[in-house]
Amino acid sequence: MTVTQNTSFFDQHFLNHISLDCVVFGFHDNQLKVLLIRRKFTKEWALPGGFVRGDESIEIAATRVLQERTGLDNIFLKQFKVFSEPERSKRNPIVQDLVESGARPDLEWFKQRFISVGFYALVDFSKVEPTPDSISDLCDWKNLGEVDSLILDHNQILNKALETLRLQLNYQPLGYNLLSDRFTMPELQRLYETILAKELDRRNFQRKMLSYGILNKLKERKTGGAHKAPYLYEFNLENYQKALQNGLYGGW
Amino acid sequence: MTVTQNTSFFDQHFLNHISLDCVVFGFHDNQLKVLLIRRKFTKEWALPGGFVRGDESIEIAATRVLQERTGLDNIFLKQFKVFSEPERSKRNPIVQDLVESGARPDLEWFKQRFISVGFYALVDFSKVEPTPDSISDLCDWKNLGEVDSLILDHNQILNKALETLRLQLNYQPLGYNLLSDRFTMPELQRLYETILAKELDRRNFQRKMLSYGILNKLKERKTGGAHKAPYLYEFNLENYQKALQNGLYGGW
DNA sequence: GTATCATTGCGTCGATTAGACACAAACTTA
DNA sequence: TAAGTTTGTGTCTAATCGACGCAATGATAC
Repeated sequence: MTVTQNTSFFDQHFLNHISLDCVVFGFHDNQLKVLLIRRKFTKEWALPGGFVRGDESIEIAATRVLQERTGLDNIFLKQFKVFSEPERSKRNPIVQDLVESGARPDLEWFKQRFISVGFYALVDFSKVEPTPDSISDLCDWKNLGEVDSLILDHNQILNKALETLRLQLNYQPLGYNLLSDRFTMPELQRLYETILAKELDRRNFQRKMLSYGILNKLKERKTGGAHKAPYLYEFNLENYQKALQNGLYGGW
Repeated sequence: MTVTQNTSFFDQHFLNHISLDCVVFGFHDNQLKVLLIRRKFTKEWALPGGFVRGDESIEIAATRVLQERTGLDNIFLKQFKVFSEPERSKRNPIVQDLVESGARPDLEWFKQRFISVGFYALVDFSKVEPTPDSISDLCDWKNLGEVDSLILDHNQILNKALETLRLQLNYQPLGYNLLSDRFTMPELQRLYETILAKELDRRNFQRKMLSYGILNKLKERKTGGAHKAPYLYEFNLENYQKALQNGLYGGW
């Protein structure tokens, strides 16, 4: 089969009409954060994203993009929705950016209609080195509550990602990708509370969490805090993976 | 914005590289069924699918395709995954079909790499009028267990759709789109049992189902059967929609 | 050195829910 | 009219959920 190749963009060959956008979640200081980039000239904020090369699946393309933006391999990634409204890429600030920058190598290519596949990613905040792409001058974390207007339909994409994440929480385990290897029960609880934007009972949370059988309790405690030292835990990866696959609630 | 238009196919203008495939589920004779089409010349079976026009979102395109295949409007539709392996459309039987048919209006166009958005649809079996598309000679229901080799990665798409449907069952109501307006509790139970491929306790099923508050019990019974006449139910659409949105289990 | 105080570990209690099963009523067929 | 299924409804016990109590811990203030 002949793959139809396209106008090139920075010496890469990308598929026409198809893009991807990533909502990268991190957790730090009891805050849920999103990784954003800022356009060089328009100074507008956007979700990190990219295009698909001829030899890539869309997952591979997303992995590549996130590697470039975060420095990380092996990121937890999940497709959650395709955004395809014909109007969505009108008045594209990327085009505007390229015009104003003078560097407009393949301007025409950016003018086409794009259908974007939305991914969300969960990463260990402390391991990420935010790195802007070639048409951005900044890449940084923003608290979820402090994100304001993004380009195109990126606010909508972000909201849908969050909604999906909250749903996911109800039938899949979560935390391995967002916390460091060893963590305390209160830390895990803060994560859940932050995502759900709601307080949970400390004791019931622990009981429920332990009942899943995805945690290993360590003998060590986390010292240095101002109060009673909590035990450290780690995820039991074998059971964690099983729970990811089979879900946490039987349901039927 | 200028939408990049493409080689035309049957006087339509479709977006390059993007296709959609629909897994249409129906329920009849206590069997879960899938709507399939058969290629004119190669006689291979496939999922109904299509392409996206310049003025369509991908959901609108899927709705159009399903209207053509089933005669129905207002179909329950859900995106579940994008299939984008670079190898997936190699040795494309559609191209082969067009070659053998002699009618090869835009053969080149079909040779490109396609990224396909998978949808699943739930329909009332009795209301569907299966209608083949222009490169197929047959459109018909198949029992889920009796589907054998489909073109490309369509088996994989079908399996993923079924998996998603089963997951959905655990936190969303189901049945309104697959059953007729009035139905009996045993009928609803058979539907669940068929999807889950597992038997459920009659009495516990009824208790759980009623507890959701999405059913109206009618005074009428379904007569004509060989045994005690069961009551008829209908869905309480208001509560059904609410349950679809909020989910059935709190979780957290 | 000792009291203070927020936080953690572990446990209890009642109410609700889930799973297994019993029994009578209904309706067709033999 | 009896037999054989299927349906409607109810019961029992065990497990689970949500709300809360209390003692232990460990840095900080005095």
